[in-house]
Amino acid sequence: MATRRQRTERRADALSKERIVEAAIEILDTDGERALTFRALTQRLATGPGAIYWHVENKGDLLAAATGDVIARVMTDVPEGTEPREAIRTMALGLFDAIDAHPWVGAQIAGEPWQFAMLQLFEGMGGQLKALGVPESAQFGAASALVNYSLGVAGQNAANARLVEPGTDRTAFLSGVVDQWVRLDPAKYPFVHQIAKQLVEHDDRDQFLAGVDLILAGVGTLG
Amino acid sequence: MATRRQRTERRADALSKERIVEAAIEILDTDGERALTFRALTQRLATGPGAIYWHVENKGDLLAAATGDVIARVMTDVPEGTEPREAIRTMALGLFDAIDAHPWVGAQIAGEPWQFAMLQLFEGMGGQLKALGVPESAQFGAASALVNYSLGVAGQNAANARLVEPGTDRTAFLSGVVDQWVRLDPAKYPFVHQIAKQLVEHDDRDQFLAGVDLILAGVGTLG
DNA sequence: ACCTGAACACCGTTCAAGT
DNA sequence: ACCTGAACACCGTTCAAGT
Repeated sequence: MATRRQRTERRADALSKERIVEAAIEILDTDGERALTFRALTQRLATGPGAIYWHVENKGDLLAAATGDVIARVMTDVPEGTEPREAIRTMALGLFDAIDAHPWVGAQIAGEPWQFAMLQLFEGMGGQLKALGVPESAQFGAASALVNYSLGVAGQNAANARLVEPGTDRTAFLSGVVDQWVRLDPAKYPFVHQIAKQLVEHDDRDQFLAGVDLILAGVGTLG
Repeated sequence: MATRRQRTERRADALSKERIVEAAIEILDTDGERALTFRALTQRLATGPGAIYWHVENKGDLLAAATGDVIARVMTDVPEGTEPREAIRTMALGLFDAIDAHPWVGAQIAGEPWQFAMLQLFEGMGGQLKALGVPESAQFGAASALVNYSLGVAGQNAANARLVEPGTDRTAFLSGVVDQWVRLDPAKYPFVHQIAKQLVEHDDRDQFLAGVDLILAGVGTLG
């Protein structure tokens, strides 16, 4: 009797949606989006495609689940009592870091619906805006601005990550971009020339946060 | 002699990268991203895949060219003498409308590098920020915020467009989303409940512009 | 209920052959 | 120089058959 298994208990190597999603995330992180195929997945899980399809609707479902998993981890509660502006920065930065670590999430965001993750972002941002004293009529718009800005940066980060070869040095890559920029006609592209130097030195994270602060400063003028 | 053709002259039905990109855009606009295959393209252009590959590097190249084409049209010059703030609004709205009309561009943005189109956006936004009197040290960050925000909205619009069936009514779709939202625990998601009503009524374009204004207001506090 | 794996339909891409 | 179209390697997905 003591050794009787519960109904929900499974063999340790039993398949499950969680194990499949976990394996998918590993493949995506280590070998990139193109490497995630059902053949790679069947090999890693030592099974056939049919077994995977028993747990997962299709590839889109799998990708959505993987994206949801990563985003869910970001939305860990900000410590109680954190100042609203700081709480917003923390959440935004969490999103930034998560997509920096898993660039495929950034690409996925523009492609598939977010649904729940999106909703959590709105709830998190919106609650803090309320605490900040932003007028109710402006809260939706302000939350939307913060979320969309963060997603825009995420998408571009993902695009850049895909552009550079996995091994490439970041500075070397940016230098190459700048080389192209300065070759342009300065009369037609004065601003691009001006920011060319800053491009190599700038910190993506800092600039992202500066953008969040810019939106928050704009929100401050509404009060 | 009078009938002698110039070297660069071609038969009217001759293939060219422009004609291929044009056909690709038509397929993307009318039938969506999934419909753009080399078979669909060869059929429409009455040729073989090899002919297309003579003019185009690969599918990524084709998609990038199509995206570039659409974005280039957006960056039509804003009338000389337009007030800077208004010029920024016009450019941002042009981007919004273009991606509203060609949702696949929004998805493409997060995926492939923009390169030239991106650069044009920065140049356009940056020049106006300079005219606005934004301190030089803040111009890069402000331009980046405006561009990334616009791209974020674009990406989400594209995702939503892909989510709804081509024929679906917008209001009906949003009502469905709201139905799901209000089913959530109000104690855990008070903000989502609060904005649920606004979601159905709100105008995407207006809200996008409001976000641009929010960033511009933030920029105004820097002066 | 869950897994196996052969098979199907389709895709991007190549290439020898033509003009 | 440019085009043709058969062929290749690979992919997501299905399904009859097993346990």
